[in-house]
Order: sequence, then structure tokens, then C-alpha cells
Amino acid sequence: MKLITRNTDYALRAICYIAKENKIVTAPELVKVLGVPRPFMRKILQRLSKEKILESHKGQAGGFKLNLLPKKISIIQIMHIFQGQTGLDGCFLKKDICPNRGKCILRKKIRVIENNALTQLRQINIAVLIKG
Amino acid sequence: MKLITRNTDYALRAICYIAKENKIVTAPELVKVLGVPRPFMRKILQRLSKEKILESHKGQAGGFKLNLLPKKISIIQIMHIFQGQTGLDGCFLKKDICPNRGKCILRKKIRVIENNALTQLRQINIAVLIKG
DNA sequence: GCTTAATGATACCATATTAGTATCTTTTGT
DNA sequence: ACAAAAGATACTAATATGGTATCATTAAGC
Repeated sequence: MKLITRNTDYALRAICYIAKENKIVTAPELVKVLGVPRPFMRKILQRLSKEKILESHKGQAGGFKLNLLPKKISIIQIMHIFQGQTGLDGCFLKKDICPNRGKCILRKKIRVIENNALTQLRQINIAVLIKG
Repeated sequence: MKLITRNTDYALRAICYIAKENKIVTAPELVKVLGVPRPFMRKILQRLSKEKILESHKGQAGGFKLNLLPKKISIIQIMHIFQGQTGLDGCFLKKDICPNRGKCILRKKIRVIENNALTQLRQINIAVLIKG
């Protein structure tokens, strides 16, 4: 049960760092601070700026800064970006052969648990993470 | 965020079916009822009997039955069998370069959410699933 | 304007996990 | 003896994730 993936993890740390520094931060700087492989970090940053979480500046003295207030970035957004729909995996078995005749208790229970987790994740934002 | 995997799903359905029938059930019967590929189902059943969830009987008129009361089988046990430790993914970054100086808020928050999910999963057992 | 240091875009490779298959042996009721 | 079941084990395929490489584009600063 892995809630967040490496991608997401790196992305969140990068965002936290940028939020704390509150200036334009370059990829090389993040690579150095976070110890993440350079091309991988770059890929993540590109994705984040494409998704409008970060704002990028090209050219010399370029880099990235936040495009939103820290409290407006919840970790669930980042999960969405790197892990796709955080949702509710569909039933593996076709409905009509499901032993529970369509009313799949298992699925229902799992869904509740997943929704609880999602609700909790929704409440964690970057401001929370950097304040401690 | 996939709480349970296909393996686990199939295993749970097989167990539910066996629990409901309350008799010795053969692999071919489960294959037919659940529509799962035969060799795959067999593999799962073998695993379950090796783990003492099911009790197996060889030879003609053989098959599987439960080795425990339905309410004594929680879905978290099955997850453990097919998905390994349901635990808490460690921090990807080495502690000393973690931007939060060792007190990793993100990790702490995630851990709480995971534990909540685990607690909820622990309460779902086969008896609950077959009763509805 | 040229150089340099940055990001953008894209295509590719590596690894791990999960899903699924094949085959042969052993057991047991009839 | 035979048939029908499970046991054991080794293999293959698909998918997701993690990571690399390369070239183009942009813009600051001399």
C-alpha cells in the first residue's frame, strides 16, 4: 500500500524548497539540495510547470518559482499529476459473475477507506508541510 | 492509490465463495464461478493453503475448505500474503539531506493516513463480506 | 551579436512488480 | 488401474515506475 510514489515525493520536496526560499530556484540547485538525479528532477519540474504549479523562466538566471500560494497546493494535486487518478480501482470481475450479485460489499468497503484517505490527503498542503 | 491488488481481490472472492458454500470446493468450480484464469486461480489457492487460510484435500473428490472461521480472516491478512508488508514506505531521501532536517512532516502525515487505512482494513473480515 | 546558463520537448532504456502460463509430480476415491 | 484432484516449480508477458540522453529554444549579460 504505497500512497505516494517517488515522483510525487520528489515533487513535493522540490515545491517545499522553492516555497521556503521564496525566490527563483534553478534545477541544478534543487538537484544539489535534494540529491535527486538531475535529468529526473528536470523532468519533474517540467511537468510541474506544465501543470501550472510552478512558473518557469527560461534563459540565463532562469529557474522556477511557485505559481500558487503554498496553502493552495494540496498534496493530492501533485499525486494526481504523477500518479494519475487517485481513484478507486474498478471491480476486476465483471459485475454479473461477482459472487455478491452486483452488490459488491468488498468494493464498497474499500471505496469508503479510500475516500477517507483522500479526504485526509486533501487537507495537507504545502503551507502545512513547510510550517511543521 | 491501489489498496488491494488483483491477487488479493481474487483470493478474497474465492474465500468468500468457499465460506458461503461451506463445503469442499474444487479449483475448477472456483474458476467457473469467478471467471479467473485456471492456472492463476490454482496458484492463489495453493498459496492460501500454504498460509493455512485454507485447508486442502488432495486426490479425487479433493478441494479446499476454510481452515478458520470467516470472522477470523481479515482482509489485511490476505493483503499481507499477496502484497507483502502493507507498511509505510520509508523516506526516499537520506535523512540528513531532507529539507525538513530529519523531522519529516510529510512522512509523518502519510504515516498517520496509512495507519488509519490499516485500522479500517483490519476490521473487515470474511464474515462481514458475506453477510452484507 | 555572441556566449552561456538556464528551461522545453521528446524519445529512449532499465528495473521491479504484477499477472498469467506451462508442466510435471503426488495423492486418493472409485 | 484410472481419473480427478492438489503440490511444486519454473517460466513468460504486461505494466508501471524510475531514470537517462539529446537536441532545441530562450534570455541575461558582456
